[in-house]
Amino acid sequence: MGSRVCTNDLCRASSSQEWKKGWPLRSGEFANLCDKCGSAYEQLVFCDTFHSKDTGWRECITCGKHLHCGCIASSSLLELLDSGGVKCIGCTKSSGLQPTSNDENPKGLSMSTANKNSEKLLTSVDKVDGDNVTEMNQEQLDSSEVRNGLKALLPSHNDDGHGGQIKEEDVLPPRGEVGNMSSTNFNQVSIGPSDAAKVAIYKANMGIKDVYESLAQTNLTIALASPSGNSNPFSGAVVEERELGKTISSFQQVSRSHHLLPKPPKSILATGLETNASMGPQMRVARPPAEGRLKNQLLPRYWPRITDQELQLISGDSNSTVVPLFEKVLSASDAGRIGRLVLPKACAEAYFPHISQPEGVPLRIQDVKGKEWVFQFRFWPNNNSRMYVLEGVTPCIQSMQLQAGDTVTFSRIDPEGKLLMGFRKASNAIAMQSSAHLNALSKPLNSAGGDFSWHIMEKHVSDTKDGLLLPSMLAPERKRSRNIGSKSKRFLIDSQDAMELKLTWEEAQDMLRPPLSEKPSILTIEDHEFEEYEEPPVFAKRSIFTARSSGGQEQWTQCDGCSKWRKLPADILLPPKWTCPDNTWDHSRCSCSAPDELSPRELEYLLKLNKEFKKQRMLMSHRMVQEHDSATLDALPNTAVLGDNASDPGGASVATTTKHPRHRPGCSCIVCIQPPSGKGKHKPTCTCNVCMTVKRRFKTLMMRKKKRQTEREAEIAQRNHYLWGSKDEAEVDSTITHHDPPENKGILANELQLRDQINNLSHKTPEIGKGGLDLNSDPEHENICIKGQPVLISEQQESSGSQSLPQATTGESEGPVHEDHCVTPVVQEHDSRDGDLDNSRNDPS
DNA sequence: CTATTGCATGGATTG
DNA sequence: AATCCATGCAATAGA
Repeated sequence: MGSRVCTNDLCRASSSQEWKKGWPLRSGEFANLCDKCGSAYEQLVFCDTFHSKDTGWRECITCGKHLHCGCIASSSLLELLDSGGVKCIGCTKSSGLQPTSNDENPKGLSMSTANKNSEKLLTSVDKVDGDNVTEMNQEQLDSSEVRNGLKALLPSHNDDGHGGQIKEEDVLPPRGEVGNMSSTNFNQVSIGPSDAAKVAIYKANMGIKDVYESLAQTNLTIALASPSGNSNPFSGAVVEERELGKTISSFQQVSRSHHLLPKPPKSILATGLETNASMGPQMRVARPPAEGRLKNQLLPRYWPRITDQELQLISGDSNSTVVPLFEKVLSASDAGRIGRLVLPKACAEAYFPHISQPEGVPLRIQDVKGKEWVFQFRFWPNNNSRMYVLEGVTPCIQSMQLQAGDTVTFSRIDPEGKLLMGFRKASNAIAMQSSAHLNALSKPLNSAGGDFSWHIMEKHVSDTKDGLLLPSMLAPERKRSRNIGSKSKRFLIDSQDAMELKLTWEEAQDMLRPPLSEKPSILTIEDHEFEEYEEPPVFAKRSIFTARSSGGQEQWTQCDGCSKWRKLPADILLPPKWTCPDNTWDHSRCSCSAPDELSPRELEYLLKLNKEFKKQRMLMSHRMVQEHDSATLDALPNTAVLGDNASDPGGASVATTTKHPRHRPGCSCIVCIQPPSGKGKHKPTCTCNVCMTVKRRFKTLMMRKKKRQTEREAEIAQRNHYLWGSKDEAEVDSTITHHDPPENKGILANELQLRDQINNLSHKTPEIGKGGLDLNSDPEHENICIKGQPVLISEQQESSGSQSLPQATTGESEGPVHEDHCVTPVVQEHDSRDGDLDNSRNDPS
């Protein structure tokens, strides 16, 4: 044991005091006990700088005081980490500065796995002698488990002349990427090198399987040597030095520079923390590349975001190690027919062979299916610089069915050094946040894996199954970006965001209300009357509309102060912020102290129904979009080939290029340039390939459409209605209705009425609405059917004459809480804030 | 006429 | 300000 000083004011045990392991503080973490006073000190995060003394930060469990790091004079330079533990600010800073020396040291050790070519490791502990590893760490290293892990990770660790020393190689990534770290990385790496016990804690907390034990140990090993005292999840990132031995990870530099940042943006940090807390094993994370290039820093956007599982799948059971190198989101140019994939300069220079001639060299790259492609790796002189491209990628891109926005990943299989190309479809992207949330809810299955090369067991790449090779299929994925503009990155948005935005817009239509105290002027344009307001529409607070047997309608909304649900008249417009005192309609509940009108169960049911409704609505919306697409596509053959017999003249006028599969705006192919009217080069009788294809496709679409319609009818016919009771109204049943194409209305109405009658007789099936069916509901709004008296509730309380269909919440057995009450969630919701009610927005359905 | 190639341009990003 | 890189486009090659 090294010298330690008990900071217990009443103790002051000298450094000679023997310290012993105490009891677990948390799962798997042991306190150190002072022999003299018995004080227990929780080992927290060590600061970055290790000295010959055990100078890690500790916090006294009893008094909360912190032992200060030996490298600084005062514990005032202590930063409490949100994720727990403390960080020595001073050390962090010094650590951030120190590594420069290593940059110049080609012998700097890099983290590696089985890469024979690589010198071994580790992270950002100061350059120290063997003894310089803190005693605590040494102690940790002494454990066979840790040692084994270390050995496994660094087979030649002791043979490289470093005698087990841990050399520094700062691999701190930008903090901004914290949120992209996998839980594993974050948890096991970020906890810092200082704390072996924490690994156990996190392992326990994160539910890491035993199967990952060794990897966890590996991480531990990394952690032991990685910069400590830093919550940065990348601190354990592995940097594998290139074979040339001349390069130091550029990421070190990246990380260093960022490391010096006083503090990450809160949001980012929060993301990281959130990630830390909740991310599952397959969180798509940005891994600082395993290798770097001197002086050049690889932008985090190119960091490979590959999950451990994916890596494992890629490498199979082979003894090979898959080293994720980088990835790139395909631009339109990349995915276009030109067949040139622009490579990020830094990546190209770091990971691909050095080329001195613009012609470059052929490069063999194996795809995830095991197929080997040969691309021309070359560059163009550009602005006194170079622009690297991979030429001839079209076949490969096509075989992977990639398009702009998708991502190609490049990895290397060591020790063979073979390049591996993977891909990830943008369509599979899932928002990080969502994933994190999901993972927070689901049991985390952690895979180990840090930012280092993954050592994997026997199997060959080519053995992996295609499906499994789709990285994005495997795990919740980090958000991918895609270009929605032609060029400007300013318009880069996440596909998920795009979806969300779209949905939000759609939902916004329900949320927007005419401005209060505003009377519209009526404007007539082409015989259509429009209400024109001087003021922009306003957002209303979200509410859920219900109806009761009496025929009255009401809306339920939640107080922004106390979160209690209050019943309000249906016809009022709520401000975005609404609290109980605003409840002028019910004086008994105009205070937050008034009890909730809904029992938890009622509320739960209401929300559930509402959620269901939103889901259905989303589904309908998607179907409508699909049908619109179909109609649009239909329009082409309808007009161009089959003449003007198209049933939907309106929809037939927009055969846009974007609707054509695999073609993009601007595409000049014969199909895409064809005028929407169909009066282009092709006559209705034309039998060229294009026209035949279009005809065939049209047929298929029509068949699908018909099938869908049939299915929907069948599905709807099977739906049940839910009843929901109210406290103050007896024997009221309602059912959610929802919208469906008019052609279904009659049939379904009959079916449902019949069903309702049957259910009325039974009085035992609360999930089935007894009420009649509203045939006059606005498809854009939710309807409520009240027993025997369909009631429509829409935003404007109008009967638009449009069709509606009973909305079946699935036949779950949850009956009404009160049979004498009938409220049904309505389509309408105002306010897009998050919460349960919003969950369905992201529902894939 | 179309496809390919090589370079130039300029918006985006970074330091 | 420097650099990157997505894309446009002219020149060239090929069908």
